Amino acid sequence: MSETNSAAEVAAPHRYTATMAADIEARWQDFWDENGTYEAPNPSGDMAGDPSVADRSKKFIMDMFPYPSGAGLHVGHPLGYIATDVFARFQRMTGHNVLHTLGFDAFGLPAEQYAVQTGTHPRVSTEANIVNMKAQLRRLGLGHDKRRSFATIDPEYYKWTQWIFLQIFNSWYDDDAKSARPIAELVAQFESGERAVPADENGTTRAWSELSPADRAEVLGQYRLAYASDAPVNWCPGLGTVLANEEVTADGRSERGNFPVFKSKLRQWNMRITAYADRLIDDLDGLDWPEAIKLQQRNWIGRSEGARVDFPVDGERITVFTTRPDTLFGATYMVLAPEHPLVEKLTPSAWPEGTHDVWTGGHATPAEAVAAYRKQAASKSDVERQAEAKDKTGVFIGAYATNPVNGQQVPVFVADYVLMGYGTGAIMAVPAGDQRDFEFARAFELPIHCIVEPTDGRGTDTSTWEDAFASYDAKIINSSNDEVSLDGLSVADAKARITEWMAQRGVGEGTVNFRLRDWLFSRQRYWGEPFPIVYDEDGVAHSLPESMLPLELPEVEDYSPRTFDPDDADTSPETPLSRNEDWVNVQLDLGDGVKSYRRETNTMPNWAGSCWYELRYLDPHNDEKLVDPEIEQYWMGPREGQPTGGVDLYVGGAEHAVLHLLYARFWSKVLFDLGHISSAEPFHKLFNQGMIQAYVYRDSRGFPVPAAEVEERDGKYFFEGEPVKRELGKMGKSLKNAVTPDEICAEYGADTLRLYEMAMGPLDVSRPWDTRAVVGQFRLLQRLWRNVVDESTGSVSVSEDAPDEDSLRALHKAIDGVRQDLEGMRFNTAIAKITELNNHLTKSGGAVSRSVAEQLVLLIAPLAPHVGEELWRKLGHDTSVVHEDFPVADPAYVVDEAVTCVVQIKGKVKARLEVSPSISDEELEKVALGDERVVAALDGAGIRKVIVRAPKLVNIVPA
RNA sequence: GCCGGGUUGGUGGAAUCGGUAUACACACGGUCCUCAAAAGACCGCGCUUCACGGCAUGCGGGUUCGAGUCCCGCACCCGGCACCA
Repeated sequence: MSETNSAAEVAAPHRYTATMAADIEARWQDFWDENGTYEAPNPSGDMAGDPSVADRSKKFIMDMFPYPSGAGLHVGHPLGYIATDVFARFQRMTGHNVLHTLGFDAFGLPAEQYAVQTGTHPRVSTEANIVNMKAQLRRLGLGHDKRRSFATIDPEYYKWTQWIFLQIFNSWYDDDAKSARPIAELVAQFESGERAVPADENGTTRAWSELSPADRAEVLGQYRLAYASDAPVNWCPGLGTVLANEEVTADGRSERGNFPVFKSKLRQWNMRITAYADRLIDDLDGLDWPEAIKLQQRNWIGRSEGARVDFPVDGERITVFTTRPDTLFGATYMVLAPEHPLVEKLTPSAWPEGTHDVWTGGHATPAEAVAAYRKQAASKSDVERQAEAKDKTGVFIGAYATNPVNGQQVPVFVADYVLMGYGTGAIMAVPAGDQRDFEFARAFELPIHCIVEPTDGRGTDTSTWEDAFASYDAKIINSSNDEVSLDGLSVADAKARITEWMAQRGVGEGTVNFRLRDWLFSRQRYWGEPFPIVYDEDGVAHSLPESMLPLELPEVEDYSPRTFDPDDADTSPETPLSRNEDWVNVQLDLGDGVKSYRRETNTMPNWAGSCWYELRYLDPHNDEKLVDPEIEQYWMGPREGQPTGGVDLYVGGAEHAVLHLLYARFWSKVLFDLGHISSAEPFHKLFNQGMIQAYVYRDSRGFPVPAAEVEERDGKYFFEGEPVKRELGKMGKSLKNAVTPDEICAEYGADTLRLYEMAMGPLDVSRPWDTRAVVGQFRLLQRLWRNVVDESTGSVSVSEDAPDEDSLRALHKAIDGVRQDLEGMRFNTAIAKITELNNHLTKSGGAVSRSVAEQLVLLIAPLAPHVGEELWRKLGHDTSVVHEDFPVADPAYVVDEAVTCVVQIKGKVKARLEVSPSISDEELEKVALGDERVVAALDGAGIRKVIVRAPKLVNIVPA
């Protein structure tokens, strides 16, 4: 304990000090735990409670749950937790049954890498970290229902993660019903012939009954919502695992670790999230989310409307996707992605007569040219491909396709500016209307046909153009054949007409294309949920029955991942679980006798556990069901104002915009379709809190120096006498600027920390931490304490007399404002209003009236719960303040007795008048025009106009 | 390049509907208490001017009786996407 406090204690033994705060806080935290103060009753089951509370309207208030990292918390981490806690407390005091708790997302790369670094088993280190983090969080006085907390690594929890995986594995998406359905219903359709069995690789079709079990599994794999497939995936040798697209940065590196990522063809598990692309976009409309996040999801899913068009070539056909079918008449060549499967089939043995030299790349035959180009393209990493994006490269494959709208022969190229992963991996090139096609056409001396009339005066002679004319706001020209003409039409009308024509002729159709890819769901890690999948001797995947769940992670000698030289693409992943032959090879009876099986040795990605955890908070001990339907309906069900249902408030960082938030929405929709839950959306309202930033001080070499030891002199900064540079950055150990909640709690107490974090500014904006400024909120609590408690005796000092008129007005204005601010999550201004009221009471001198003091304590209780409880108790109440009613303002006292009216001349304030709030416009105008300062300022000038907004404003416009 | 968000005192920020710009807090300066210091209490605090006043919400225009707020243009900062057909 610091000297300052001990000295102060002598002067005023009952002053609110850090020592006293520590004592009060520890006492109330124990009280809350012992009395289950924050336990929210369910309507039924093992957590059923007081029915009068369970009948209240519910509020489910949630944080994005943390990774229990070994580094512990700094003051930035609990910002959101404090905000949801304040909001939850306010909702509890306004008549709601509030579910508020916190679990731990403990599987995944960070936990495992920490475990690898420290040499201990991930479970041991993770559980120790959870214990540590729980202690740090408990110190903050968060009102969590602790019965509902869990970690994703608990076998009782991941049993249900595995169960959901099997639900997804054992279902398919029915495009007609726009819903997931059990896979057995698809099998029934194949058996009855209601649905045709798709043709195999060789194009032959057989009846379901003629297929072998392996063939059937292959067919079903094309439909299952979770499926294994051989496809190019993101392979990261540096991490030793494959990654989802969402985990790879724009420059082709891993989001974690920043290692290069390569495309490699591997058999991996995927989730068919693309089946839900439409619903994932459409349902955003009903959500109360920041528009920026909705936009990011829409962009990530990337819905584009356009058309598929077939270009015949040598008995085959190239199908392209285009968003601009209106420009088909301007298609002068085609491009296939280097990996496109038709490239080999279409490449002839020799160059056609008269092939342009620049098209051949100097090769003797098309096959040679194509092979060389493909090899060169494949060796490029994504990073190189990005860097060279400006230079258009490619090679002619020696074949011509027919443009279906005008019969023209157009050359077919391969070029890496067309990506196999988007659309059909093939494009029609319209150089007049697309900048990329324009650059390629110029490089390869291809014709450029003007099919949109330029509106910028450049004219229709494309040989003079410097770039493509890509406007949507122009008329189509030079676009007609014997049956259809687009000339003179707008882009939109031309699209509609040509799409209709193509559909009639059977050469193309309108379609919607998505940027979203299926979600790569397997990782080569130890520290994740094992897949509840085994393979029989034919390699057919079987799901384990529910009775065999959870499939627990085996204890292994070596759980560390096999990593490789980060730049070595010629490596392939090795799963830690595959090293354990005893576990991998099993004898099981899956319904047709005991047989030998091999277990799947991949594990699920760290996102799996966070895809459904909101549901487990509802019914955390249910061993029979994912969640009891009645309980789920109560907390998550759709209702007025929230037709899709979901969590009432979800607070977390914006970095999860397209990862966790997209995956969790997808799982919710599958579980909803299959009838397990009543809400198709997990999170109705989302709020992104800003970051707490911190100053980083760097020495002359650029290394961070300990921020706490930097001295400021005349706006310059020095460390050990040497000048250092200050910049604003993140808070963290490596930047030597971390401030822990523990040290702030020790110095001032948790209530001060809570108030400071909430008072710093609006919750959604980032702002710098300033330890020096924390004392301001400590002083607020000290003054509040002094307004209620005698510092020398410790007894309550409030007066039993009725409050004076002034204090009543100050109180009710504060109540009115604080209520609205807390409802709107404007915690900073709520604190300002409480401070104002408290300052008013301090300044008016004499004892504060009991009724005012009590309401003030109730106002601050959600923000500073320990002081709230302690003062409430001192004021003679024997109940917890947590469930008291939040004060309600009396409108009679919210209005001032007299208000200040400003008198402006041409918008400039010239005089202020004290007037009655009920003054009429006419009366006010008269008073204003008679005021001597106004008369003086007008200086005899006539009056042209007077605007009166009683009672606040008069504006005079002189002639 | 495209999309989204931002720029208010020395500092964090307030002004929710176009109507008193700078609430609340930090820092700073002063006074009281004290042998002294700390803590605490009280006062001051956008810039400029002796003062009357004038000027200030990134910059330049506009609409309006009146603009931090609405419109047009520009600069800078932060975030997202990016050869997506």
